[in-house]
Amino acid sequence: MRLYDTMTGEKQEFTPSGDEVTMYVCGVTPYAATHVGHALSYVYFDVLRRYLEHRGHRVRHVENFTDIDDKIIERARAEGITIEELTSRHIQDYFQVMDALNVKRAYVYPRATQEIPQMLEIISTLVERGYAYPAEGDVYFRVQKEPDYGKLSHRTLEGMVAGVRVEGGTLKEHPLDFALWKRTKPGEPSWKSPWGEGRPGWHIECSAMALRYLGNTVDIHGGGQDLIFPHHENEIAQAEAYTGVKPFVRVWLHNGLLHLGEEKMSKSLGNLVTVKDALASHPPDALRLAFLLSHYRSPLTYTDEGIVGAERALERLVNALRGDGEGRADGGVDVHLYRERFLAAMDDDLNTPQALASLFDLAREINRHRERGVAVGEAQGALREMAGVLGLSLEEQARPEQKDAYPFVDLLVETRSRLRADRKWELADDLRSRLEELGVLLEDTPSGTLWRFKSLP
RNA sequence: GGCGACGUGGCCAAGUGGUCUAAGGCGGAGCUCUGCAAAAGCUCUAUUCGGCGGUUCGAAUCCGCCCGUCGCCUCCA
Repeated sequence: MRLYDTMTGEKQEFTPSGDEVTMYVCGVTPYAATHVGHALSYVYFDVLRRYLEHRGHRVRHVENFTDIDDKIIERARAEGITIEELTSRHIQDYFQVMDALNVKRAYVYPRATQEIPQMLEIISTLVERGYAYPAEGDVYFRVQKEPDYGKLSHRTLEGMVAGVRVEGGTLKEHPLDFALWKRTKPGEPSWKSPWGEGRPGWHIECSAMALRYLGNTVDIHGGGQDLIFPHHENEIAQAEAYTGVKPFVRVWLHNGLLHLGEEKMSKSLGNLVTVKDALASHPPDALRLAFLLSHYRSPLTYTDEGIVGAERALERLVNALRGDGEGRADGGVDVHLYRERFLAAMDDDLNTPQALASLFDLAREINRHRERGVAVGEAQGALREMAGVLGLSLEEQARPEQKDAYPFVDLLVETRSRLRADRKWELADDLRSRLEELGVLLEDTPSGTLWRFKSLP
């Protein structure tokens, strides 16, 4: 398949270097609730993983938690709790909503605070080799020592110095040098190091974890576009300087950012919608579909209308799977055609909008054939399978509390069927509209009345 | 200021030199089916791709300029 690599700026043929695909995805800094921007990113990488697996690859997928940084310390202090309490709460939230969104779990979720020895080992080596220097308990990476610094984000040191804010009283040799290790401040969590008590800088944990769990060269490394600089640029510098192996990463993948209004959604701007809130009013499949309806590299604006539109679109797919699929064997759907279109789209830099277009066309074809009494079981199976590659369950998703109402709704529907049999249309129609007001949709079909819960507003 | 991305129908969104008078979704209109609805199906809903020039036999797709929006350069998926 072809993937767009941020480093080269073009799509290139991707083949794993070994038996399995190694994939590192930058995880969250767990100091606030998981928001829908995170959801978008992890859904896309989940689809990539599912697709690679669908293509027969094993995927060794690692995702970190950066559970120590300024914001975490700040927030924990503000809330009067320990950083462990804060981060474990948000990590729990993260898993809960990602599970709800049907995002497959990674094989490992290393946490920065548990990888300190690896980081110290890297930092020490960098210092020994002259790639880093200690300064009053801090350790900085010497960007001028790395000639290709800026290769990922396509910047030059000169170009960046122009726009950089020069901090007063800095210990840095160069304004773009970045901290690998920060000396401790009173009241902050810290670890012992050759340079005194301190804690890791922001970028080092990802290099350390990727190298430890995936080796010196990782097939795929991904994250949001906002991580390209400085985070990923710095990861490359550290990792390549430490291992001497280039490239650290074979393909860099970055998803477009989710906007709310005119700006990107972010924790620091505070303009966010949490995944929990989104899932309170929309089914997980709808959220997922809303993301996949746009290409992963494009920015997308989060709107309620957008999700509602996806919800309707989802119903189309779900409805196409109704029935037992049986019928005349002749003149069935040419499933092969749709599979080919799906694969071709996915092979082309994970073009999910186009892949979905083939699924919608397939759904229409299924409905058309089914209406004529032709067997559509195979086509339905294919639709379900391809949707599964996109992580869409296509199940009617009732909430647990709704399940309790099943027998009662069944009873009402049955009663209404009797009224209809007696041609008591007025009563039957009234019952139907009253049920709709309560969130239950009825459909009378030749084979009986179907009902389902309306997804909540 | 530097670097980068983007601007396609009412809305969302693919397409990046000819098969494009432009996929798909949502919305809207009409029809079919239905006791009525719903679902589904059919038909219609951009001769046009921010604007202006240029390259080419041919451009939404390449080049230049302009206008507009966004991102990164500070924490961020």
